[in-house]
Order: sequence, then structure tokens, then C-alpha cells
Amino acid sequence: MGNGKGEARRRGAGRPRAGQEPLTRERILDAALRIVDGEGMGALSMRRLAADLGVNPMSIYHHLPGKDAVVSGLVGVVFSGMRMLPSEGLPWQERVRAYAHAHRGIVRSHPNLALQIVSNAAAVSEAVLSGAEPLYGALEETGLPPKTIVRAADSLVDFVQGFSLGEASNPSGGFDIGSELLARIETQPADNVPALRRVFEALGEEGARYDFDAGFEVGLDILVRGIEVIAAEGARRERPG
Amino acid sequence: MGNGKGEARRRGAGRPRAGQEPLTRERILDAALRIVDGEGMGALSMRRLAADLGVNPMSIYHHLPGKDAVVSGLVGVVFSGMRMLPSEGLPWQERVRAYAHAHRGIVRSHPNLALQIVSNAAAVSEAVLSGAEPLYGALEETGLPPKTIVRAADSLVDFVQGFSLGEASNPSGGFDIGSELLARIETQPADNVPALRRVFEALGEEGARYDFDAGFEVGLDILVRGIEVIAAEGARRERPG
DNA sequence: ACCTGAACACCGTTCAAGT
DNA sequence: ACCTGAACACCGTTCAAGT
Repeated sequence: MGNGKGEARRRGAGRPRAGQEPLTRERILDAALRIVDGEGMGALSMRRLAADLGVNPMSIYHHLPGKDAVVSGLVGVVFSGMRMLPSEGLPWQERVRAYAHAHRGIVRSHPNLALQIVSNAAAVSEAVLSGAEPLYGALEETGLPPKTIVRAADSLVDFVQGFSLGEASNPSGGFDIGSELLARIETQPADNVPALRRVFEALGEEGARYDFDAGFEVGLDILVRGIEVIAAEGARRERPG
Repeated sequence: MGNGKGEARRRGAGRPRAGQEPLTRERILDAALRIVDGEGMGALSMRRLAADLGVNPMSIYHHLPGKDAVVSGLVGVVFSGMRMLPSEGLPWQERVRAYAHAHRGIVRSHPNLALQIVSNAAAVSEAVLSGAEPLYGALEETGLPPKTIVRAADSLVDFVQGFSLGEASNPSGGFDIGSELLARIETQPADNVPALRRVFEALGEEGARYDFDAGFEVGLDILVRGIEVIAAEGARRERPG
């Protein structure tokens, strides 16, 4: 016993031999992302990760301090890949929308990581640094005071994250909002949910499938219009004649 | 061996004896919520839960099919406690705000459960049934078509959930947005984050602490105003003269 | 420096058995 | 019906040892 255990190619202890790629933080995170993307967060364990890398579980600890570090490293990797279409010359409304789409795109391309992306405060802070510059650039042009710019930016990010989380945790594409929900509404005692009933019955078959793309656009529209309104009010207050 | 193990009062196997409260789904969820509220999600295990109840770990499985069921049961319990101040006669804007505050209040009162609340799709669906009636009632008065009402409601809920998640994962009260973030912005190479720098430098000491209450109001304001705008546009489109 | 083996203190859950 | 004990197949991480 000792050698040739399973598919691991590595034989002895000690340094990697010439020709073998050494273990690095990057290689570890790559392998971890493959596991999470392919099989979900539940499949990620230090032991499984080590097995995929052909390495002893403890070797990982020389490059990352623990499992938490692996997970937040993953979030960092994913967010650092955020790219926006250049939208320099466009009006701020378009630039805000471009940011929102890029942010949603990141979460959507790694649905199994969505929960960590959205909840990892450190990663969000990282995202502000690396990705939110265009958002702040756009919002500066509204003329709102700095404090309100920050709050508007946060509101937009909160919406995008809330939306993306819902999107990530639902079966691919649109999901049927009509059938199950309407059935449950209709079995409600007496009618203690009259408005819900009216709205969803009016939707009927036509609106049975929820369209995430259209829903995102409506939400974005509401936010951008809302920002326009408070910006206009602020300006009117400054020179009220 | 056999009897008197630790603090568990229960002695023999079989049915609970007279005078002992029997194990129920409700008692299990109560105990689980106490653990999560007090020590966080990481402290919740079937074995720990059983110990707190003075019961064999396996006994729980007779009332709930597994750990996942315990967690989503928890989310259900918490959401079923959502209560709104009655706001029947008020304008729809006020009623939308009341709903948002109630929803935020639920998440805020169980910060350690925030992640599950926000991500548990089944619970969200449950929340729609039990709690969103007032929101739909309010939004009906905007005159928007049913499909847009659903999307506006979802956008509001997405914002509230995104906001609440950020709030729950940050140290109590406001957190300092200025010090750490500004320090990192200022160490950025060259100046590839000019807008961020301008905004956060203008905030300075005054805005160093993030005020969650004020931030929530601004976000709500943006959303309500935005809904007003798209509702007005829809009405204008219907009778364009 | 970098990697390993064995061990520790846990998990959730199945299954057969008790009353 | 309701509860239990032992066992199975896992975890993350510490620690001392190897090269």
C-alpha cells in the first residue's frame, strides 16, 4: 500500500517534481469554481477539492487559510471578471443601466455562487472598488449631493442583488408564476387575498411564465425614473425661483 | 451508564411520560430559532438541536424530514409573524412604504436567518400569500396593468431583500463606509476611480458612518417615485389627447 | 518551503430495534 | 406511534513529521 491510490498522479511527499505544475492559489480557486459551477456549493469540500487537484487536503492550507477563504476567494475571482460595455458618451441613465446589466450578468453566470456573491460583504466592497466606478461616474451627472449618490448607488445594487438572487434560485429561464401560485390563491379561505386574486386572475394564461428579462427592465426603469425625480427635486430646491 | 447523562431529564426510551411535553414540530422550530438567533446558523445542527430539547437526534426526524425542513420551517415561522400597521385609507404610496417597512422589519429581527429568508424561494412564495396582499392592494390603485403590478411588486421586494441582506451582514447600526473604503480608494494606482474618489472625499468625516434608516428611505423614495412615473406614463398612453 | 498522514471533534442520515 | 443506539459515510482543521 502507499502508492497508486486511485487516480492521483502524485507519488511521494515533498516538493512537486519538475514538470508538475505547482499548487497555487489560482489553481485552487479555478478547481473550486469548477466544482461549484458544475455541482453546486454543497459539493465543495476541502477534501473533494484536494482530490480534484491530486493533492493532500492539507496542502491547500499552505495557500489559503481555510474553507471560508476559498469561498470568498471565489467571489473575488468572479467579480474581478466584471466587464462593462464602454458607455462614456451616453446619458447617465444609459450608463446606470449598463452597470446594472453587467452586475446582473456576473451573478447569472455563476448561479450556484449567487448566495455568497450577494451576502459576502467583503466581496461587495471589492466590487465597489473594481466595478462601481462607472456607476458613480454616471450618478455624479445627476447633480445629486454625494450622500444621496451613495444611497442611490446602494439602492440600485440592492435591487440588482435581490433580483439576481431570485433569478439564480429559480429553474432556468422563466418560471411559472401562474399555475402553482394561482392555485394556492384560489384555495384560500373566504377571500382574504382579494387583490392578489384579481391581479393573478387577470394575468391568466398569458402571464403564466415569469419573464426575468422583462422584469429586470421594469425594475431598472422604476429606479432610473425615481432617481430622475429626486434629482429634479433637488435641483429645484437649490434655485427655487 | 444509561441514566443521568448530562442535563437531559429524559430517562427511558418510548413514549414521553405523563407531565412531559411531547416533542412537536412547533417545539423543535422554537428551539432551532433560539439557537440561530443566539449563536448563528453555524451553531444549528440536528445533534445540537436534539441536545437542547433533551432528546435523541433521531427523534426530530419523526416530526420534520431533515435539516433542510428545519431551516425552511424556520423561515416560514418568521415570515408568518409579519404584521403591518393598518393603512387602509392612506394613499397607495404610503401603503407601499408600510409594506416595505414591515418586510424589512422581519429580516432585521432575525439577522442570522437573513440569508435563508432572502434565498428560500418556497418561503418567498409563502410570503407572497401571507404578507403581500397589502402590497398588491396598494399597487392596484396605480392603475398599472396586472403584469406591471407584479413586476413593480417584485422590484420592491427585491430591493427590500437586497437591502436587508446588506443590513444583516453588517455590524449593528451604521457601519463606517468612509474610513476603510476611502483609504483603499486613495491607495489606488494612478487614478482609475476618479468618481468614487470625488464622491467619498466630498462625504468626508460627516458621512463616515452609513445610516441604514436614511438609506432605506432614499431607496424607497426612488422606487415609489419611479412607480408614480411609469403609472402616469401608462395613463397618458391610454388616453393620449 | 512545501507537502503529507494520522488523528480529533464533529456532521446528517439510515436502519434495525426497543416500548 | 414514537423514540432510541449504533453505525455509515462524510466533514474542517490541528499537529507533528517528512523531504
